[in-house]
Amino acid sequence: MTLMTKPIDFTDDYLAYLLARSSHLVSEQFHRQIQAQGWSTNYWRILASLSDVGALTLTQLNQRVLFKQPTLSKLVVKMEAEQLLVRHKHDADKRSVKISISAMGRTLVADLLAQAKAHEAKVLEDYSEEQQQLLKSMLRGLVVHLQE
Amino acid sequence: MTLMTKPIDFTDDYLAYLLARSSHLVSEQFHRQIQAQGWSTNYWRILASLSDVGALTLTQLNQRVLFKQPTLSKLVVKMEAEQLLVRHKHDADKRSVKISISAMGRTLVADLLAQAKAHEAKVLEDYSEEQQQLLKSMLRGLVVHLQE
DNA sequence: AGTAGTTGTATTCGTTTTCATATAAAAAAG
DNA sequence: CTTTTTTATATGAAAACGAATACAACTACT
Repeated sequence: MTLMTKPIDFTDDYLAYLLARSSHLVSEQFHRQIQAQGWSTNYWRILASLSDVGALTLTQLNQRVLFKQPTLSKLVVKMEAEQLLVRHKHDADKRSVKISISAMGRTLVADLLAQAKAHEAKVLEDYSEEQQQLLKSMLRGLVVHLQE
Repeated sequence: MTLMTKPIDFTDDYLAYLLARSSHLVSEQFHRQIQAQGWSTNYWRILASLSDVGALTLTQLNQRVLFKQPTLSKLVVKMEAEQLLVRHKHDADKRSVKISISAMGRTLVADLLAQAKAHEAKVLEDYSEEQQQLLKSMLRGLVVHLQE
């Protein structure tokens, strides 16, 4: 199992495409797995993002889930009705809405997180621990770099 | 400029998220740039994919652009009407449609390709040549690995 | 304070996307 | 050869999306 390969044509040497393609390939199977259980991938992204933290404003959450603002705005209202999360007024700024995961949401996401980890382990099973860490580390570096 | 970073929470150590996030960040500016010129990112992806090769069937093209089949099917009809590409019957298999870029499409994509390269250079300007190659090489390896 | 500009979220409405399915052709099975 | 199954693309109805905008609250000036 080698990490090294050579480019062939434009797309093979174009970072944006390599990222889009690998992202797509990594996520696609897992998304099908989630959908087979009746959950949308948007729900998964939102809940996973909320599971890490206390409470986020809509804008903050949106920076994590990478949707368009109107999309998230609607989803979050829907998910509150389904008791997967809670929307509360932000005391300091009356415009903004703070969002936090609910108990029910936490139960669901715990299950999905376990599945996600299992899926990732399978995806990376042929990579050594060092290779896995190098890959992830480089991507984290890229993200940090691009956010300034 | 270092490539190495440490994970903090789940998403920071989850490959699918790191890929989605970095992909999003890398593409977002460039997509805005394209849209400012009146072109959709879908057109860009399709034309860039076709520019590399002679002719592809719809299915083959779809594997590159990562859309859903009905989406590409409709886009391609529209783009043929706009003379950006040509759809021809595949002789060997009468079900399939071969798609190739037109002269007008080639003119447009040449311009966009140049912009894409310039944008990528800017994104990676703080990385050494070795780091750039390592990053791309690892992503190519991942893509190959995931496609079996 | 009063005004102008900015920011955070919601909503509307036209467009795009997609699920499900249809159709037609090729391949496999019988 | 039929018949069945699989594969390639198209299409239509329904859902999702997103650009533009509205609105309300905050910030910065004067």
